[in-house]
Amino acid sequence: MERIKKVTIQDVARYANVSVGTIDRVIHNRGRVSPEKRKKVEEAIKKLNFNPNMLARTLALGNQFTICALIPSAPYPGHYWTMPLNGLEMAAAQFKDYGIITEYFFYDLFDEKSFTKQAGKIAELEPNGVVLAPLFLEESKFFTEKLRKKGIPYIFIDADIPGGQSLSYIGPDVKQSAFIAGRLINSALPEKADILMVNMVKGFENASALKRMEEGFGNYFRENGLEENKTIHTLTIQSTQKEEVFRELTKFYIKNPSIKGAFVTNSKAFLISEFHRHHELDIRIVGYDLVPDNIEHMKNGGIDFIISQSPVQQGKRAIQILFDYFVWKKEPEKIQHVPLDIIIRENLGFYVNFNRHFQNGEKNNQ
Amino acid sequence: MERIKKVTIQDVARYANVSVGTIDRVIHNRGRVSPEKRKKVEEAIKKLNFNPNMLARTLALGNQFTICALIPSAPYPGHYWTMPLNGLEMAAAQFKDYGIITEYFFYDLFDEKSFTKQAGKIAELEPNGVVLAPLFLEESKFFTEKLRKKGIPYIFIDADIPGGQSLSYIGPDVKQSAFIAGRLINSALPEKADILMVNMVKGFENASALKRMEEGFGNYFRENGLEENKTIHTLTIQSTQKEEVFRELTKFYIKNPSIKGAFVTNSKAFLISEFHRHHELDIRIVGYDLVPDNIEHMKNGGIDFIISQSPVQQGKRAIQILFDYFVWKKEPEKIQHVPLDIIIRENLGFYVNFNRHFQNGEKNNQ
DNA sequence: AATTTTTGTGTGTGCGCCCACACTTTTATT
DNA sequence: AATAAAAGTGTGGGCGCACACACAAAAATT
Repeated sequence: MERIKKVTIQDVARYANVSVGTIDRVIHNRGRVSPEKRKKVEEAIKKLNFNPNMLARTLALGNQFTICALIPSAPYPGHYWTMPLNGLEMAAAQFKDYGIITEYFFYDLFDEKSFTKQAGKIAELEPNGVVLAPLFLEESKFFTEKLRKKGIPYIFIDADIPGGQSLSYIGPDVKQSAFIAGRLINSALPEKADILMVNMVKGFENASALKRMEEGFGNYFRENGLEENKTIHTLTIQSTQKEEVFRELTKFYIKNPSIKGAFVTNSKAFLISEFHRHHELDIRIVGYDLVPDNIEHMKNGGIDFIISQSPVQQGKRAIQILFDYFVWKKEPEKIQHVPLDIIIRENLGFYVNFNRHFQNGEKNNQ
Repeated sequence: MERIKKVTIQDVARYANVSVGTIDRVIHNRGRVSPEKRKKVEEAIKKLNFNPNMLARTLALGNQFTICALIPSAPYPGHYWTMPLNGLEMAAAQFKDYGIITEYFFYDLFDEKSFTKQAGKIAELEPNGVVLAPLFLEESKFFTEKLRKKGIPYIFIDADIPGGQSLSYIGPDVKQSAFIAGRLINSALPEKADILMVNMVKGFENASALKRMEEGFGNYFRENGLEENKTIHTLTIQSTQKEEVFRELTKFYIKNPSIKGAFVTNSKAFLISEFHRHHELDIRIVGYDLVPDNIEHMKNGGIDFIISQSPVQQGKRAIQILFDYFVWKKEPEKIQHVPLDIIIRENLGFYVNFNRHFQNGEKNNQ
């Protein structure tokens, strides 16, 4: 196919009978150009449909933007937090040449102090932007306040702090996701059934999120007039350790043998599933996140539904937003809920495969 | 944050005590460099962790890659085919500066001749790559053969031609999607029910796909021992016109009043839903694609499940693959099935919203 | 031993853009 | 009217890389 001549700043200059310097001044309107020439240039730009080559611009400017990401470390391969990280890395690779430098800081999912420590490091570095998963409420508030004082924009992923003044929040609408969970578990249960909502928490990580989930989950049954037939029990376990969880579950199920469905509010549904299998309990499960253990239990039939909150997408999107913000000066939407994918055994394979392809597809660009 | 000095070819040259020309020769290994220096350079590259700035490279090379996309035109805003187009445009904008030039050719969804005509135009242009939706089997085969002779790689989106020697296929696994449809419709039906699978076709567009769908749909019921309770009827209507469809449906439903669920194999589920509503039939529906009419009918409760095959993603991915192929010389995976999103009323909003955000987010880069 | 050929190496120019600087012309100030 | 200040405009160097070319050194050919 014949070459298409790109219109350059030179072309515009020639067409408008001025020098490239003038064109430049018009483009970035930094004054020092007479009204007539300005008009001429603007016309030329429109006429020739000129738009600047961002590669050249970036190269010439040579400015850098550093982004620090503060997320939980993944204790083992395939852990949930490998996925947002993956998304971050993919996007980072994509934008590397544009001067985006991404640095990762990991904190212990169960250790507020590690969060604070890593946050401190970031504050010291004074990057151009921050992406963080604000799982510890107080610590995150403290951190973001510091960032605000320094004028550093930050993006929440995975969990939101309402009123947290972030540049944007990218993650699930937890209330709605619980609503969906209600819909799903209900579809798998008989007319009359008791349902358990299991929370496993260590510390005060996400109390408000849990509250919103309870609300959303309950709403489904309320709004559909199912309250009489479906009773919801809530069990909060202060641990994610198998032994501890099993102990609590045993205690609970002995007292409540009528449970027919369980909604697990974190990515540990496989633990509950394992318990059910072990004790030959026929209880439907809806849980979160496509982590290996959950995938395994879904294949075996122990978990019926998984709600996946596009974890890879979250990471990618966060970087993309900061890139747009830095390079194109584009204000992002404040809240960007990600798609909530409903995974069942039958479409499980696609998500797993596609994500794999996708990852291979976009990294290595270095 | 302190500036991070990028390592350039100059740095490597200095470190290895050679000129940039030599570095260049090593990088592109075009010979003319003594073994000792080569080793030195390679060491320096590794030591300094040098990797070339693609912006600069692209700028220097100034090479262009033209991609032609051949897809159906969208008869109205919001039509299914606006979505892959959207994806194509988004990716095209993203890679524009890298010398990727994308041109679009639209054909009439119901007119093989228009396909052939547009295909002919593309063949004449001799682009570097082609993205096509091969909805007309024979015509597509003819076209791709021509492309192969010219050595032009092509990618199928939305529909595959098995053995079609494409660089890659990006789209749904139709058999599996029908399997999922079986799963979904079954979950909404009582123990015993008759089910209708409705095909609407004009001509011979996708006969093999329909066959695979029938297979996949049936498989769900076979594999789960549901054959005794669920009878599947198939109705193929040679039109997508409302009047014609309604006439055929009337005829069918009078003969088969026991139908409780319908699987619509294209994006026209809203038509069936409209018929049901009009005649006050209580029949569950599972259909394809998040087109406005379907969304409307899902909101009203006429459609129960929509399977969405990531149409935007398909377009994006196609361009991305060709970009990787041209610029990074990366061989893509031959088959890349997209996620099959299961949409119900409760998560509908997210898909609609997120896609909107997403689109705004990545275009405008020009 | 003189020559051609091959191999090895460095230099310079350009891709499209930004920006600092030099220079000229106009306007404001005394 | 002479001088200072401001406004208007063009030129040149550089971002990091690829590639053509000039040239030197070594190897192969007479």
